[in-house]
Amino acid sequence: MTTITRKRKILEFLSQNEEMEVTEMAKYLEVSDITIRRDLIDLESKGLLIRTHGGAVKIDENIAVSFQDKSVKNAKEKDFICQLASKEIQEGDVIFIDCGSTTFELCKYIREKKIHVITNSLPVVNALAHSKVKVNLIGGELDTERMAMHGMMAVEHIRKYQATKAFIGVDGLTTEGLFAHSEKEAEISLNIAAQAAQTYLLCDASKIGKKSYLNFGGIGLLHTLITNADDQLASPFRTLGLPVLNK
Amino acid sequence: MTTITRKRKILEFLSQNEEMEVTEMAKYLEVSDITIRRDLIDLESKGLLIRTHGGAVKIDENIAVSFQDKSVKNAKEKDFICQLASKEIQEGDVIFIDCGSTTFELCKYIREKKIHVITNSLPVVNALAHSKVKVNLIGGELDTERMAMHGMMAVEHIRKYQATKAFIGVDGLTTEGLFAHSEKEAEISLNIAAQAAQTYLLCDASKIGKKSYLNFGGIGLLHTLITNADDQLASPFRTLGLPVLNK
DNA sequence: TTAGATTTGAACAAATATAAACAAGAGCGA
DNA sequence: TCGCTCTTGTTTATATTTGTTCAAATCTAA
Repeated sequence: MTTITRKRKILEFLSQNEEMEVTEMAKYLEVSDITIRRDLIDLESKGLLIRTHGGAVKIDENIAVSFQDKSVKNAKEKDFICQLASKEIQEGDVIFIDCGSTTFELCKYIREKKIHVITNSLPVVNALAHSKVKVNLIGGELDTERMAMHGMMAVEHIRKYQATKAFIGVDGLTTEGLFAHSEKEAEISLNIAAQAAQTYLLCDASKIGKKSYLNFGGIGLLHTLITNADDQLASPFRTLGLPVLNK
Repeated sequence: MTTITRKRKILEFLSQNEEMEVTEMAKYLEVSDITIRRDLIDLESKGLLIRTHGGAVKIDENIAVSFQDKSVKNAKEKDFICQLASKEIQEGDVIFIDCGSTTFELCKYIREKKIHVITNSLPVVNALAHSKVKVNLIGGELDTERMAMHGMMAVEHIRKYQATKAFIGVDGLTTEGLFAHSEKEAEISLNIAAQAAQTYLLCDASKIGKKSYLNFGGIGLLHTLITNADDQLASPFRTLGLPVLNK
């Protein structure tokens, strides 16, 4: 059987079943586990399925959007970044957490810390609601798409707080500065940064070098960049005097 | 079965049921309790459900765990009250909705109205998030028990808004006034009432005649009482000049 | 409130899955 | 045939998942 036929069979199986297991599929197609695994790596890179530990699941539009794409895709990178970030947080800190999928992942690493979190993100509030963290929510208009608070009232509210650290996200980062795809988001991020003693940018490697439509601030805004990017990718920022945490 | 499939099944179950129990789910999915618990920890960290002692509850409509038992109690009465209340709301209104199990029920009757809702209650925000209603959330400290915003900042925030109508709840109501079991709740209710042209009290019959520890205002605060109580129970309030809607 | 039952989290151990590096074999063109 | 690439499988080390045990926390009912 050719490679392509085998991959086709895997996809065919997945179109009729929710999931498949590596070992089962290996037995069925009479090849070794590693071969199936390599097929899955390839098929996943083409966006035709989602790998899991032990197998793969089909892309299901309903769940894929809310669950897979946002939370699990790039999960490793985000996890890594958030673990680094969480080490920067000490007991007693008052921290801002911006809305966004990367910053959201930070929640799971700080649930047990005795700190104060101020955020405009409802998912963050939910994630921290029954933890040891004290939560303050920024008021204002609800942006239902991001489930976050925005607008004039929100900005005004942010300005009343003073935090030790802020954790923000972006859509793109170059040596020219920070990029967002929405003005409202940028406004919140800027104000959060202004009210914190130290501002950390959480940014995975895929966003470095990427420009989005709005450049909303220079990298002078930041105190530290936390990323999974390697030293080579990080060096331009270090050269500009921005400390980079990447290991 | 792979990990992700199992988690999907849990979410699927929760989408069709209000809640789930760890031991039941473990039996059903043929894994140990601790595995389910670990799944729940993960899903909770992603904001997809909320863990409870013994299981989990779904997140979209019933975000507030503490409402679970309350909202079932007297549900019919509350429904009746909220239907009456919803008839008082016209297109273009800007309304305050207080936190509380009774006021929460109001949400389902106003989803299709083109109005503006200002609230300090997260369950209300979630219930209205993807409806025709525009939502403003009051910022401040999170009270995790009620999933509502409280505190100085919240009060300050409320004072910046001006609404046409306010819908508040209480723990007890007598001709002597309104009773709450928490100072913080009372503070919010008072301020909401002060910023609205008209204040409606939603109060089921079981609370009439009941005193709780804090009397936080006279009935002069109110413009209308909406209740399921019969005319006999309502008459003392009518005598004092308070309009009562009960049919 | 207190006592008893249940649920939970932490630490450990075992089973399983994965990645990386290397080796073997097939196919193919010169 | 040789030399090359591509695919596949093996080995080994690492990572992940799962279940067990037990102490602590939490709930419930009197």
